[in-house]
Amino acid sequence: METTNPTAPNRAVTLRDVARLAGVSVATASKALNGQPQVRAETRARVVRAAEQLSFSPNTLAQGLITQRSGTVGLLTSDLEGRFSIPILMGAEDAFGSDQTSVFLCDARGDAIREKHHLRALLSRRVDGLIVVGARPDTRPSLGRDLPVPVVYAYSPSDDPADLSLVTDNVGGGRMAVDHLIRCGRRRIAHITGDPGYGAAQDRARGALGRLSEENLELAGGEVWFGMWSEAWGRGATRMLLERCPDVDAIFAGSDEIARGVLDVLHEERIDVPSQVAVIGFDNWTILAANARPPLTTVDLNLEQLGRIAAQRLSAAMDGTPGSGVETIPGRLVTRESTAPLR
Amino acid sequence: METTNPTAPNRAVTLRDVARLAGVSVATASKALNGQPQVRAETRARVVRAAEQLSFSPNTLAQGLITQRSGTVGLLTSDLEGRFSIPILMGAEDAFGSDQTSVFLCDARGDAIREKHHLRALLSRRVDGLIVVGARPDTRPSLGRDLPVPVVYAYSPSDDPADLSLVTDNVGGGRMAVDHLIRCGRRRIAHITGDPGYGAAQDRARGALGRLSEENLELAGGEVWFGMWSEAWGRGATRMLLERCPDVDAIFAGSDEIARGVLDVLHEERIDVPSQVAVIGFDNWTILAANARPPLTTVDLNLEQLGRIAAQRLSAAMDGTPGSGVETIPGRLVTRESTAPLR
DNA sequence: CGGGCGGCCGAAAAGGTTTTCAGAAACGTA
DNA sequence: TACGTTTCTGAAAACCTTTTCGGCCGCCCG
Repeated sequence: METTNPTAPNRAVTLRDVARLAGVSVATASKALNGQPQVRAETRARVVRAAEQLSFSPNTLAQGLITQRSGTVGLLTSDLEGRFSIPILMGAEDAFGSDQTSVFLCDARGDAIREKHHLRALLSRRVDGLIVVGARPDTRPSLGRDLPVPVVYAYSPSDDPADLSLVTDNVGGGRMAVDHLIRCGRRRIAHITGDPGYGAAQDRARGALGRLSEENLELAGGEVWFGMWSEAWGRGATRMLLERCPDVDAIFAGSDEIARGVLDVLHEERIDVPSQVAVIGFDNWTILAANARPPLTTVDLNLEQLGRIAAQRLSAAMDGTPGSGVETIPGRLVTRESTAPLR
Repeated sequence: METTNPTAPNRAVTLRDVARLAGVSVATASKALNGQPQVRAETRARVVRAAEQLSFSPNTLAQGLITQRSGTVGLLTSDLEGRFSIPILMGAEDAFGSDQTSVFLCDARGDAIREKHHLRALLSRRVDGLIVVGARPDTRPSLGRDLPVPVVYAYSPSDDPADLSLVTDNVGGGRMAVDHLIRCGRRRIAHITGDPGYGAAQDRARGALGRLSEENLELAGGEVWFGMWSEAWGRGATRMLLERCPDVDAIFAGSDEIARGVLDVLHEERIDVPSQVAVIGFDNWTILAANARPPLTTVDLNLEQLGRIAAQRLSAAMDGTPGSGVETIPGRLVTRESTAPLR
């Protein structure tokens, strides 16, 4: 059975075809379809009907050529594998998806040459704006000031303060984690985290220490346990910690992976979570956090929201209201069962 | 300090500017830059130099308008969150990224209406082709036969056999897993897997049973343990399994999540992996598999390669060689430490 | 020396749309 | 009736590039 699909313009049908069918000129057809006022209602209706009948959809390339606006933006990510770029990308795609702009996805694989290549291609396609999503929350080189379109940096801030960058709040996240543990009545709080070469590790630790000192508390175990972003390190560090400081009553892990290792060892040692020791993670990597035993309280950096805001800021810049500097997006606490008030 | 608004500078430099600087006509400039033969070497050099000097990049919209090829493809995914669409998307982006086509990313969030909306937008942008990436390996409705551009379905096959679909090999993967266990000398093999409502669960089980019957082996535990795609189910099922069938020497888990639960209980029960019981997972979800204790042998469905092949097939179709039917992409075994020969 | 030919270049059309501006039609006013 | 005004429509330019085709020039051959 032949059904003509109304959403499928079969052969490129142009405005000229619509105009001919409606018995008007292309100029009038254009105005009718775009809601311009200088066209009689009756005429407009005729044009609209013709357009529907032919299932006309305007050639965006031609529109872009004349309006000098392609209605597209480029999403330049340096690391699609990285789990951090994906939610940001989702948020951005989501924020644009609703209105009439489409998104070009480019993955530079962390390679500066490839990035230049993609940048060139995107400019050649006359994108109206760019979002640059980094793989690590550390500073990255700016694309430069003389680009013909506005740029927003997400996750990795640009090294040029004249650019607009959006970053996660690692300091605030660390503070938030410790604050939660304190509110649960914990006083002997340890911090096990990842590679000290990551700014994120340093920032989270800084936030944690800041909140502790407000309460005149010291870190249980005497210091921050830097190491690696892995379960194995979480296990090893926990064993050492328990030896040095057996009366610890809360552990703030610098990532959910590390937290999984922590939980694992506590389980082995028959130390109950959360009644004896509370554990809090970081990142809210659902697959790890929600499936942990017990499910893991953790800090969510709101990456998706970061992506959405990046899209909004870019839209504003494209409309002539550019921003600059570094904007920090707050995180939020996700409470599960690995933390609870004492007693 | 006041800096000039970064959105203000570079007015788009056109071919006309290049031509003027080189002292030729736009026609000649075009031919010179595109390697057309009817232009003297000296003239060509002059044009190229001018283009570089102005850092000219051709307006792709105008090119697309005249060549009737936009040099873009649409990537229509139904579920960006899902971990399966991401690698496919990466592979596709990668395969295109090298040459001169750019990729529009659209996430329909599993909503048919949004999908129609995006489809319309993409066609309006005159994409040269479409890749539709599903969220589940089950059949999905075709976009229809009367689209003006070729389409390739990835992961979720289309319900129209005239379309070209690429899918993962779940049957082969199940067979591969069991084959590996048999080669390790295991004879009492159990299978714990996820939701029986998923075709993937059924297919993997079918492959496993097929390989077992070739060896005249029965499934340890007597049946396939269907349940949920979670660690908790992996734990629960393993406990029941050990009770009913204490002499099991290998467990094939239907996903890495489930495998993590399996490992967890075996560890609790002081049953050594792999010397006493071998464990194999499925999906090669690195964060789970590589960090397990011991690191998990698992089946990788080669999703990234699936994406790459989808891109290749689409390119072929755009060049006039369309395909149809369902093409199955084989998986591969990733050997880690949770399996080993007996003795 | 004239005609033919090959090499090189430019004018112009085409692609599909938006926008400006002039003109036509209808209507009201003097 | 003549004229101004309002309302609507269409011709044409513009956006930027590619491609076709005709023209110019110098050269070779007869």
